[in-house]
Amino acid sequence: MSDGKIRNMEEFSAVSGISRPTVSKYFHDPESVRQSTRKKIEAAIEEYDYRPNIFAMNQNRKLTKNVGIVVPLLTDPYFAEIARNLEQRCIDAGYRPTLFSAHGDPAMEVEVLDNLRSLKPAGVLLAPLGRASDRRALEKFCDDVHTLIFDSSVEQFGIAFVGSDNHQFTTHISDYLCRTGEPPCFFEMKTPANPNAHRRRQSYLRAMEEFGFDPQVISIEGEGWAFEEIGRLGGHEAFSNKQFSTNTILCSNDRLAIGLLTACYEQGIKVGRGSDAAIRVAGQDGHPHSRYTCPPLTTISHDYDAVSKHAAESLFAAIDGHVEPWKSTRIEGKLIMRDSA
Amino acid sequence: MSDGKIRNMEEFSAVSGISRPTVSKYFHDPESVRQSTRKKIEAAIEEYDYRPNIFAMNQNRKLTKNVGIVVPLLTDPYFAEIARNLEQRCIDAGYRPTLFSAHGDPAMEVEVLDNLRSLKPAGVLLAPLGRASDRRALEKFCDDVHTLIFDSSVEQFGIAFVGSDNHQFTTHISDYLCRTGEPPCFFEMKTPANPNAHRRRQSYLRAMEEFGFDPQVISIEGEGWAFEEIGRLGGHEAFSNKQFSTNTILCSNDRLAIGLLTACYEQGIKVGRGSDAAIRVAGQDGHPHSRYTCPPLTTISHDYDAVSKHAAESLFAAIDGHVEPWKSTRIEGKLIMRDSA
DNA sequence: ATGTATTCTTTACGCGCGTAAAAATTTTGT
DNA sequence: ACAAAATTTTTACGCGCGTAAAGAATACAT
Repeated sequence: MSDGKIRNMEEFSAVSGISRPTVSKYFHDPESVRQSTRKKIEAAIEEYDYRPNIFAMNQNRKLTKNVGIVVPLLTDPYFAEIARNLEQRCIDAGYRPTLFSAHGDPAMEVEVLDNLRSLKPAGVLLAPLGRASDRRALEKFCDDVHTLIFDSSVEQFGIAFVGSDNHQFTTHISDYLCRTGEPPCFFEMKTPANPNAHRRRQSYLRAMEEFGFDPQVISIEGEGWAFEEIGRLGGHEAFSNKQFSTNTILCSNDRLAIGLLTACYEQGIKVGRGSDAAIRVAGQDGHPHSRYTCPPLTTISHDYDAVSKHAAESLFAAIDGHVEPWKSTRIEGKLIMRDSA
Repeated sequence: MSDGKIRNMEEFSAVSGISRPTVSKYFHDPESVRQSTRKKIEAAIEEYDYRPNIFAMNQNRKLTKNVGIVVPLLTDPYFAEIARNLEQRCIDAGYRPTLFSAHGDPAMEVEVLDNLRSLKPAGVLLAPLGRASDRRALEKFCDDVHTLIFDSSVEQFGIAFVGSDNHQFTTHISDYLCRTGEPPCFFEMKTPANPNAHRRRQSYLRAMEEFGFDPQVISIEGEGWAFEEIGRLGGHEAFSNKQFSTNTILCSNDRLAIGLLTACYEQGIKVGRGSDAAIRVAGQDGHPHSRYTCPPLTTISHDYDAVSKHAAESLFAAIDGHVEPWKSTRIEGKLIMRDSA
């Protein structure tokens, strides 16, 4: 200790006047030591700016404070935003979150899970790719690590599922559209990357039956996660083939809707709620950019706050040992009425 | 070793028939052992699926394989995309990248740097917040850790700076706009979050002087990183005040342009290159969503590939001990001509 | 076959923590 | 003041690695 630099907990223990095991106990949980002890330690932290070696800590703890957050695609602002919410909740709860993206690639998802496993996480908040996910790897991971699945459900993996209520989403916005104009056609991808799409289609069919209208589904070609481009190309084709039987189009998700709006623009089709508009377009998701389309997109938005709150709290409860049977929680969305429909 | 599960390197060493220090050497750098030895180790890895304890490894290595990637805002797809590029390059080079976002918050940026430091990173690829960054914390960090600054430059911190050539961006697109129609006004934020904006303004002024036109800068109010909303509100105000002296508007960045396009839509102002359009709008950045605006935005795009390649390679060279004087590299962008201008 | 260079093994210690259990000290309640 | 409860200290060992240095084994060149 020749230059005042604290190199390890032993040295820190000496300058703080508190025994090393107690210092260790403090860094694990400050509330586990009495206040007078805590004050001494915190004064020494202030003076010496000591921080335990995180590798040694993580190696030797039965349970680390590490939490993984895995999303299928970070360039989708929906996932970036919900990840940001989850991250903040983890930090607030005393965890150390690490963010991973599968970049739309199943092999990458497996690799992310392997890397995560080596971090001995207390838990993981995982939005899987969905249909493309390696089921076996995912199941094994969920068996080994406290894992909360969010966004799209894959069987009954993990401790619980938290996501948006796709049925309510689609029913609610279909209802809105039927009440305000012609009943909507449903615009979707034929082979969607994300299984939420199937639920939304089913819900659309059910809703239309309930409201007494004939459903029409337009399923477009396209693979992967580039939804805007798929929506644009599919929109062009659907318009050329005159596939839409009504003037109202409900899209499976906002990004597909954004692509469709581009196709409308390119074909000179006026979109909006007014009497001068040729068609109305609606989306689902409340994508952060849907406010800035032309026209601003009517959509139904995830409750980012409620989803992230519920997901994080469920995971933390499980980490704390509160064992519950597997449960699926679906949170209703909120209609955002704008100018496109 | 009662159930075939390998618990540590010692056990793995026994089953592979290779000494523990040699196994350790292999995991550090597979090329550092001879081929026959490597084959034996890899066969045992295949059979036992062993992976060294990452905490013990990182604790004891003089230089870890950890690389941090820090961006100011992950919900901006520009940063999400360039981060994805950088991440892949790190993985390909044998590093272990960890992604961090400052979420537009200077205090968070400092916290990210502190967390990063505790990971003993081999190096860090850092896109700072810019003007809002805690200069002292940043400088100290760069002194302690091999840090490559990208996107926006902050003094001569770190080993080098790699970013886009804002001068070329703005000059090039100004030139294009002047050749194809009326000379552009420059639409910017009065107090931009990101210092690239200042360079772009200066370049615009210089370009206009060079081309022999009177420059006009419209600086709008707004703080933070919600560029679309700032652009939309500022657009409304500028149109109401008739601030644009020409029919052409060059925006400081794509997201501001997206907001301005929304204001145009809301005010019924037709945008485009055609003779029926009232104004032309152009952006800068090649934002992934700029293809899906109405009309698709003419912009100048970062060379994501070249920037990430150069940044990563510079950092890896520095990690490998190739000491060079501080250097700034600016990579030219490519004009993307679409329908907005 | 011999000598040299390269690689691996053996031996030993280090890293900075977590934590168990027994003993000691401090705090709290009567 | 005393007893009980709570907290801290002391003592000791463990975790799974990295790596240095000396000696042994292997590969390559002549």
